Amino acid sequence: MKKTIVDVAKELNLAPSTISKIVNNTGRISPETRERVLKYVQESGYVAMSNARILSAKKSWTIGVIYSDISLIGFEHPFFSRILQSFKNHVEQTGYEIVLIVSRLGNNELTYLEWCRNKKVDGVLIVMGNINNPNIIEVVNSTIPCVSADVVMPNLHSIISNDAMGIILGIDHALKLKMKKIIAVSGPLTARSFMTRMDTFRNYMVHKNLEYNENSVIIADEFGYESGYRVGEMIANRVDNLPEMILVFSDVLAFGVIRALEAKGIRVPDDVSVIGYDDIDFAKHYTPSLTTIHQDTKAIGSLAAQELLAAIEHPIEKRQIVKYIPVTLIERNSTKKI
Amino acid sequence: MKKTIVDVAKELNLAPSTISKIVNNTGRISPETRERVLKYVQESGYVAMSNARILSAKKSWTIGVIYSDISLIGFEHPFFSRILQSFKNHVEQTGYEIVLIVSRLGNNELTYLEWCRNKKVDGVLIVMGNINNPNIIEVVNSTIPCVSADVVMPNLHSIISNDAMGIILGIDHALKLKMKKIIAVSGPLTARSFMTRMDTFRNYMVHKNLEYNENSVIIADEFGYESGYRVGEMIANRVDNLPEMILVFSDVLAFGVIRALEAKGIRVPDDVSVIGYDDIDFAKHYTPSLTTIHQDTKAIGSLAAQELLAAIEHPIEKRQIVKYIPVTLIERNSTKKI
DNA sequence: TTGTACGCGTTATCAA
DNA sequence: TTGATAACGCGTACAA
Repeated sequence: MKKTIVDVAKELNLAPSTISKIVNNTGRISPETRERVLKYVQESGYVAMSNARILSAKKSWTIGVIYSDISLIGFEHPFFSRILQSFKNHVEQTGYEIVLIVSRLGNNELTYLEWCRNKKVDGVLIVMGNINNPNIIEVVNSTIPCVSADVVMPNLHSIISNDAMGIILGIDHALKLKMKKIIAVSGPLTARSFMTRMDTFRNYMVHKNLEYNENSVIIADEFGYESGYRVGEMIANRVDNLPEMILVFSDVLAFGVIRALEAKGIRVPDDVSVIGYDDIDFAKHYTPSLTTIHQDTKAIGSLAAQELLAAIEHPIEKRQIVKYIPVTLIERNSTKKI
Repeated sequence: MKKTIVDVAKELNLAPSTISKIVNNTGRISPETRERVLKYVQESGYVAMSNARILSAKKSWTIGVIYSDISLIGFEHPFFSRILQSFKNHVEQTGYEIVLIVSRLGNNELTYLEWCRNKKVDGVLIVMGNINNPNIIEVVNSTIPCVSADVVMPNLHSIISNDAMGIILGIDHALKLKMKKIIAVSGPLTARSFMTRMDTFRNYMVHKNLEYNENSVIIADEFGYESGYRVGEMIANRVDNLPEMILVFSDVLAFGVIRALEAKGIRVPDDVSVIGYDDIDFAKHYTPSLTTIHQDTKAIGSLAAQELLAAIEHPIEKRQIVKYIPVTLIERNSTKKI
């Protein structure tokens, strides 16, 4: 049978409160009893029952994670699941535990904030959230410390991948290869990251005095391979005006683009070079292996963890803070060699 | 400020226990008060604080998930994360919530079972567990209802993909294509599924009077693409005795095998056909797109959920039960057409 | 049908 | 330095 704090107290001829103080390192206790208790606790393997603990104290040692609005997809997302994993590893080091925030509790529909208060979560990590979701906005503007990865909105402290840097690396790489006819392929602009990449692309192209017009960017209508394929066909049809370099804002789209080009007899990288974005596992196994922008999911997750933990310890006034994590260009075989 | 059950009781001039009975549908209550209370609860959005609830009752409406021994990998696994997602969707319908079981609580190291008891989880789902992990064995043999996906061990109720069926489908497909020289490529035999596929392959080959000898199976030393590539090179070297069909027990290995064959000038599917296993996202985008055995992760997850929920409601004596989920063969372009 | 009283296991406050 | 006592919020016998 499980020992309670009362059992432990009895067996040591002490009061429960004394045990509690020692276990939680609070209050003044004589070194002797402290040691005696600690030793006993160690041996008997006593651990406070967390529900009782949470009920009585304020803290739950728990961090809520808003992972996805569309709960039907989720864990398998190559980018976000990595961030989450890294975040998890980091916070667990410090004794916290993560729980997935959902919008129901038993048979009740709750807002995210209600759920958080009900569970007394100490902080919230937001990944893959729609910034217009009132549920999320409510949490962000509450008193609960929040940090996000990849989501930027008012009053929110965010850790994001440096999207501008990725695009600049891409264009610079093209320039290094003496290419000047560069176009971009973006996913749907509902995602902030695609917006940023678009903007940077335009600005940097202009900045570098490269040709930029309405044909310089193509926006895919979806995120998947097939959508990329359709874009690739469009590009292939510009027979008299093929680009030398295509910057595609996601690897999966890039895969589609490449296949479509090849289907039309345009060789990659001989006729045109392609750079992807994300460096998903498969990028290195594609044919041709994909030159791409690698995002440092591990750093994003662990910095998010650090910052959230800090905010929990020392609550600060909420305001928008954005920290950028550098990306790197991984050169493979979808781009010409120098 | 958050309302408690006492607040609600006061405002309705009733006793807290009355409210509790109504909310939890227990005890006899007059229709009038029931309705009155329900209405008020609805409007005020009262929801019992879960920690207090769990502390007081036995149930936590929570299902623990043992997801991985190596916590450093995890969410992104294409096969298991899908099962988990499906499981999660299913149990959430019925008011349960999933939590990831870890082996620490605050600053204490706990066994899985201790953790479960501490949190009062109502049941446990095991995915990706090492069957020799004493931690897991302890949970399985405890009084807590358990169900596993893809893990088989004594006293455990398991839902698994029908591995034998996958192999039989593969061999039958080869036969349909009039191929008789069939070999198999397996991943490391540390995984039960690979073992089963191996055994089935041998038995069914013999059963069909097909040639089976020490060259009929090659076991890759790892799970990844590179490992598959090495196996592919080995196969390619058997110039005078190439197989007509290669059954590879994982898509990722198959990708490697195919590339290695091609590198040696052996064309797929013209010279040799390849069937993969798993039907991961990328299988359809590979070149050539991969004929493969599709595992029904959704069915596995949701059946696991059903069975676990049932076991929680009506605890049954623990014994080994294994239920199989059918697989299907998806025909693509890595195999000859008929 | 409703209400009273106690227990769940812990922490915090205050007194000794 | 230690202990008694009262919350924390809820469920549940049992009494009314």
